[in-house]
Amino acid sequence: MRVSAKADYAVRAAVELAAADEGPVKGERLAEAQKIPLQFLEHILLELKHSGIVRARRGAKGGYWLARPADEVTIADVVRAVEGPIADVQSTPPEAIEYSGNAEPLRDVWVAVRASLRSVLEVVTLADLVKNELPPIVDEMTSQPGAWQASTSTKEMSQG
Amino acid sequence: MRVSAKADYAVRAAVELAAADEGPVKGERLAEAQKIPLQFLEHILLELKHSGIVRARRGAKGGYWLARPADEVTIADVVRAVEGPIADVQSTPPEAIEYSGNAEPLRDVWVAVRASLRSVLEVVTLADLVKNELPPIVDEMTSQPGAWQASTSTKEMSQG
DNA sequence: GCACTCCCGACCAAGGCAGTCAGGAAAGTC
DNA sequence: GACTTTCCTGACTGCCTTGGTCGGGAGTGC
Repeated sequence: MRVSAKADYAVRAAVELAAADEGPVKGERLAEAQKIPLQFLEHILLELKHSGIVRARRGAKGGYWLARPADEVTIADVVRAVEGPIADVQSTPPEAIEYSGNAEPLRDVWVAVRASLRSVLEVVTLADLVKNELPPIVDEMTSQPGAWQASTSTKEMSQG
Repeated sequence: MRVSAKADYAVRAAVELAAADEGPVKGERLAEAQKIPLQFLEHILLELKHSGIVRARRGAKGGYWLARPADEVTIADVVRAVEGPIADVQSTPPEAIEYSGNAEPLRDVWVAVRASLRSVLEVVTLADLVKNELPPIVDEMTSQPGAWQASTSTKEMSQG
């Protein structure tokens, strides 16, 4: 349930590409702009290239650019490119798990968890980030009570 | 963004405890009921005990039971007990990250991601699972288009 | 005192995470 | 065609997590 450094870096680099108006951007510039170790970033950009999110050209005047318009690339696309499936349980997709007995309804919960993740990650595009105009769902979620608190525990309820 | 075996096991064991009517349940019975390696499960139950979710007694007639009523224990509680914070980015809580430049709005996205996870995990209780009556949000999410599909990609859109 | 059950630290193999290093291969420039 | 630039790629590393297993110790009930 954690976002890896790689995924974070990947999104940040992609946003930087989305913000670049024209022409290829060097890996070095991306690394500097977002304070990412260059050599690590190159591996990440390679993965993004392999999954068709960015393109690249070598040599002088070379660099990276988005393969698609920034408003057609979602955060989910970028995260999946470097991390694989968004929400797996025990390394298998939630709908494929077979529970028995009392745990049976649990599968629906994991599916709901994945769907809720997607409802955010598949809606926010790189263009949204560049414009700083996030979709309404983000505002809805971030304005929920406790959304900015580190840990919302139900323990206090019964203990207090 | 994956649910570990430990977290999965923990929830399943907790559900089994919630389903037990009276008296302590042996670790062995929990392990059998949910097909979990006993020795591994014991470690998990110990963690659940340390975070105040279950209680235990040793010896004959010993076993584990829930410290609180099943309708006051959420899945989030159980997952946090064994996995720590629900949604961290680079091992730090999303609201604590400082982005610069174009990536700045990204923080709100991660906060929204966490909030969306919480909106499911903090609402479903062990009692809900035992009764097989999940809160409305779960139905809403699982009935969303593509919720049961392995990967909902926006790539096909532009490629097709 | 004896069986039962939880408690808990030590250990282990495999793999992931977050990089670094070294070199090769295309693309442009002169 | 040499030379620089920049991406491309595999190999390697150190550390940590995951998913367990093993063995013994300690409290509980009869």
